Amino acid sequence: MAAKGKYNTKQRSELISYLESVPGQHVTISDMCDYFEGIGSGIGRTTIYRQMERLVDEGIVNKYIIDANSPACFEYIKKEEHADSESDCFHCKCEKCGKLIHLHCDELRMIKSHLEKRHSFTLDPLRTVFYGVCEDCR
Amino acid sequence: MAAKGKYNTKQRSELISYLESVPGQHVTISDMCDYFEGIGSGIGRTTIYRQMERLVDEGIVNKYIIDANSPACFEYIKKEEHADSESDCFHCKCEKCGKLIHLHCDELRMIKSHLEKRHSFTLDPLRTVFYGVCEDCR
DNA sequence: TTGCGTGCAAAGGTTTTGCATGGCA
DNA sequence: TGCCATGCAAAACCTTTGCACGCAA
Repeated sequence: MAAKGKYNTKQRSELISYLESVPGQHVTISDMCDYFEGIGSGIGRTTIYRQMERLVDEGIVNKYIIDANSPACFEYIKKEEHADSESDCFHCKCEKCGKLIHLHCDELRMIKSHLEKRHSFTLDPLRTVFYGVCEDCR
Repeated sequence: MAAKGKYNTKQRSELISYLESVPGQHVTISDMCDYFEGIGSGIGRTTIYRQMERLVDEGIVNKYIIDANSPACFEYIKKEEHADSESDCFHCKCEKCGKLIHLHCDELRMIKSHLEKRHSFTLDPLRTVFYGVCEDCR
């Protein structure tokens, strides 16, 4: 498929397995490093960065940029969801506690098509974050 | 007003003046450093960072994060827009040309009440920016 | 065997912090 | 005068790059 990724290394397999095991969750590069270190099977940080770049290109994971100074988050995309693609995950960030909430919601998905049709604006859910105050903090 | 910002220093005034003079444009910290260095009135980088943080808190400027590895962009918010703010105005930012689009739309306003009712999340429309690609750029 | 993948070390760039000095009120 | 703001230097942070070695095909 991808021109870059020709080999299927042990590290790549382990990374994909791990991501598949935490569906719908956001993980950072450091999370992955810690995990693999924890189970004794250390994978180099550089390798994780490079594999993540490949996996994003291949559409296997999504990359989310929440804030300039927080590390990027990655999320495995289930195979069934490849169809609707793009990503139907929306993010809410609490301004008080910093908590990140990810929503999978049909009604929110309609925002995208509304912006598309009425305002000729193609929304990028990977970059868009709703800021506000979460349940616990108000 | 704000608890932090009590003093009105020369640097703060100059920063606000500069931002007012480039409405609708997005400028980085380095842009500002270069500008003030260019006109002989150097302002410390640290000061700019700290004043920008204050101005964002005060709702006088918006902060945009286009990409994790590019510097953050700031944009002055016109005073007329302060008035409606809160509930009426939504912002769309084009990732390609950087254009900022202001929308006044009932349907988008429903997002706020939806998030409130269904997800117990109080949206802050002033801080929230929809990222995507505008009409002209696709 | 070929050449991509790996991982260490180091660099790159943005942003934050410590601390002494300077300036607003 | 009392604090806050400033700014230099240095640190912290995430991410990328160089390069030699190792491994998949």
